Amino acid sequence: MPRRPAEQTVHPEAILRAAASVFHRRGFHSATMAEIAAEVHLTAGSLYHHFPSKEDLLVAVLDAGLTEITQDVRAVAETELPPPQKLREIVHVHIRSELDNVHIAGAVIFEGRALLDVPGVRDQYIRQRDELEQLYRGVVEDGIASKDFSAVDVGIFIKTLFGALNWVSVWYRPAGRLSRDEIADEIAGIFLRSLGC
Amino acid sequence: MPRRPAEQTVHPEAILRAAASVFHRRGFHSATMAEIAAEVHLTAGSLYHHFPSKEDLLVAVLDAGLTEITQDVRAVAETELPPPQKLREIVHVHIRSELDNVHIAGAVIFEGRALLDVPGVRDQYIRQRDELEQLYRGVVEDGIASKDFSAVDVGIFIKTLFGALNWVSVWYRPAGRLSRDEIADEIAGIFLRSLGC
DNA sequence: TCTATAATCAAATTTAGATTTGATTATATT
DNA sequence: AATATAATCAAATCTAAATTTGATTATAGA
Repeated sequence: MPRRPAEQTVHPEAILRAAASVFHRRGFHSATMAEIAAEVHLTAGSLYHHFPSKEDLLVAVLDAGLTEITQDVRAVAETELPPPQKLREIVHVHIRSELDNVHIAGAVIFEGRALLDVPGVRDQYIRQRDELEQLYRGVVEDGIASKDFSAVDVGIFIKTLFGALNWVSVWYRPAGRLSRDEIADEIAGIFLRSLGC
Repeated sequence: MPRRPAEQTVHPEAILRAAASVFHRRGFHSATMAEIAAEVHLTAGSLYHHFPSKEDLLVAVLDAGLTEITQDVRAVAETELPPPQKLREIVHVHIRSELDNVHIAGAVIFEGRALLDVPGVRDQYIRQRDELEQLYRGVVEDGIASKDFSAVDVGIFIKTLFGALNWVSVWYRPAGRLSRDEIADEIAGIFLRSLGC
């Protein structure tokens, strides 16, 4: 009979972004439901109408962040670009995605650990994390196989690159000297040169 | 008249290490004084005999970690090695210091942010952080000036290197495929090649 | 041996904050 | 217009910890 979601006064997406922002700024454990609620002009209790718990909020943030960036990276990874251009372009979309949603990305990178003892969540998180890593690994291995890249220890190379990319979310300032794309280009250059390009 | 520190049953250093371990494993805010105390066979209340608060414990950990690594890096930075060898050696001592005290390093990297809103602490932390960054900056700039290194954007290069080095504390496992020094060598190689060496 | 103080503990105190509960208000469908 | 349900709120509950308090125990130095 008669009813229906009341034209979503507050979209879950907005709550998720607010949560990410507070998680990133304060850390998961010191973030309060009241702070998150305030960002979307709600009270703490009202959040429970949309998410069953604070933990579920973080799970949603992690999932959104990892899904988004993996999608973007995959789109490039699946093109036919030669390895050097492909790697450069992947770094670009990675950094763009990271900085477009810097709170979400920051939460994924720094607060994901907070749930590493919740079995179900942990596994899902690690699976998504690995999926992204595999995309990078594929590009680097292809490039080495095709002699576009000089041989390196792929495991260490990937982790080094991830560390560098993740760290951008820590130091990036919108008002900084360089644009996102200039930053991406510089970082891509560092790693491509180290691969002999 | 008669008294004296009762032959330090539990050394403050041991408490500091225990705190770092718990901070690293669980995060500052979800770490409990009881957990930290348990690691040194004390009760939560007893910790207050040695440190005035949980926050002070973190401050002590941050200070110890940053001081230690800065000292180690400075020792190499002040040698007369040519830039390429110097940078390689710095990466080695950095990673050695980081992995010798991985809990302390992890706390510095991931939990320092927890105190970023305590003014006095924040400034001290940032000052030490900058000091370390300056050591790196000096080496890279010297190398570029002497033409040992090709020209790069030094700011981005340093941040990229720091991100990579910090990230080692996340993925390193003592039982892993490579030793600390092999890892350091591989990472140093990546960045040196990107500088044209 | 004696005594002051350090080191410790168990238990009490406090507080912050997640979650629940029981209304109240707004609106989509009939 | 009528009504079921969504969305919200204010206030109550509950709980986990940080910190405090008031002993108790051990020991260095006299």
